[in-house]
Amino acid sequence: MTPRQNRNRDRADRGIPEATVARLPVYLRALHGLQDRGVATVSSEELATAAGVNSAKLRKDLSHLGSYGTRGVGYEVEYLVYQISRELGLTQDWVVAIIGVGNLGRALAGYGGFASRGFRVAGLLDADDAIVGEEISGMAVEHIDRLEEVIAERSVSIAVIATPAGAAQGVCDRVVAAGVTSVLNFAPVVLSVPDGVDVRKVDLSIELQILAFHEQRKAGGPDGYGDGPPGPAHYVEAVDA
Amino acid sequence: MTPRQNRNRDRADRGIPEATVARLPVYLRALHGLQDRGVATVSSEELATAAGVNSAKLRKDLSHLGSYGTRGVGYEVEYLVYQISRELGLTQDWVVAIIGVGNLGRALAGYGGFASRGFRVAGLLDADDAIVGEEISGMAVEHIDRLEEVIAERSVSIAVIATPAGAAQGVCDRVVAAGVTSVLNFAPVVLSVPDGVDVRKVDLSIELQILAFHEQRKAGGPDGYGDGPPGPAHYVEAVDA
DNA sequence: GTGACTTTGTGCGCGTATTCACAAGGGTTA
DNA sequence: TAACCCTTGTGAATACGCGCACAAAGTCAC
Repeated sequence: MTPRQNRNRDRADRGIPEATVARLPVYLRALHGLQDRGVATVSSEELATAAGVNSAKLRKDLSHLGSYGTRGVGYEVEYLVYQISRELGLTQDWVVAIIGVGNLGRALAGYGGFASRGFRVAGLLDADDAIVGEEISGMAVEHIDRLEEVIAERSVSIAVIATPAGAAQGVCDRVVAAGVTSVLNFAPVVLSVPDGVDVRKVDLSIELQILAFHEQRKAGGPDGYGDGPPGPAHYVEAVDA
Repeated sequence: MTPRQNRNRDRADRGIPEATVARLPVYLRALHGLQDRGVATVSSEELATAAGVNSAKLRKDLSHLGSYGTRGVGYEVEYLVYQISRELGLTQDWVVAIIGVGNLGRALAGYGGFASRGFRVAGLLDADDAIVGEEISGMAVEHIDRLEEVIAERSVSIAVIATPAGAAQGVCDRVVAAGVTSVLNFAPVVLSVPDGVDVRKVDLSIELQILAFHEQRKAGGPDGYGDGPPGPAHYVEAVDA
């Protein structure tokens, strides 16, 4: 009898670095790809390449979960998939509600990546009467007035906010009051929430702006030439407008 | 004559930390909000609160751009907006093409946050003949066969990939070959590109998985009880088969 | 003009993340 | 069984990001 279970517990115990957690889903996806191709075993080098990271980083990340590799061989794909899934909590089902059924909300509702990873969309809600009742991806849109009922009745544990910016904080307050402690926010605002509630933000325009910054750098520095029109002049002049 | 221009150059020069760059768009948004409310001057404390960060961090971030504040007073909103915009490269127009006009592509095409920040969507492309020709947000969808022409003729500098996973790498190779060096990828795959090309990834399901991890932790550790079905059993037993 | 007050800009220490490089461990072959 | 090869897991060094706390620098009241 090897004391493997104890070994696992030792490490898996509290305290996986946040940076590692953020990469686990990437590894998981790469592993699923290997699984589909019938690969049974993979080395850290191969997996790292597939996931787009350094192999030492991959090994250190995995070491936080436990000692799941075999020296001289690598990692068994299926087993690793199971362990990462378990660590991320994907072995259980998560019930998701999407609030705001505009273009983005529809895209999210139809996104296949959810269902296949243990996320079940159990509610689509919107404030617009023209949309309420419409059927999207086999699910009827409900009125936002029913938000609290939907969350309670269907045990929603994750709220996805895809409303316009102006409505986001209000919706957020309501879902938090209804007991939700995990929020994925697509609205371009900084949500404020009480301690104990996790908010993650996905912001399309921010990503573009970061790209623009680097693109500009490639082209040769901010604004290319000179440093600037408006200048600090209006500190002196425009102030008395 | 204050030597302000030199001072600015000293700092703005190469080397703004990546973490800072990622926050500049957030500050910029907060500043625009203040501008809309007619606020002329803001302290680092106020702005930091609006942006959801620590005020010392905000000041340090801004100090990388130059010395744009006034001690005892704060920052002039309009001037700061201009400086951050310039640093991010938003004072010039960026031409964007969206490839893949499914639900997500449509959402992106209609996203107001682009136009208002200097990003102009100049092309919508898709491989599906049923979609080609359709008009979305005032723009006709073109066939992916015309990808290279569109990029060249309209000087596209940023490509947004919103295709299914399987098509993403192929599309990426083509846009890179056509001279694009900035890619925003929504497809759930790791794109490989040559040096000099920037890729940023937005992945909806990864964000959800990170939330699930934390949610699980709140509920009391991985899997709650025991540690697991499939287990490493076959490492011990199946080994001598 | 002077002193009190406010807010910026930053030096410094701390913790986290990344990477290198290698010893330890397991498989494999003769 | 023993020697060799391969890959993991990790110690140690380095780099990076964060936030405190304070001196410097400006404003404002009188």
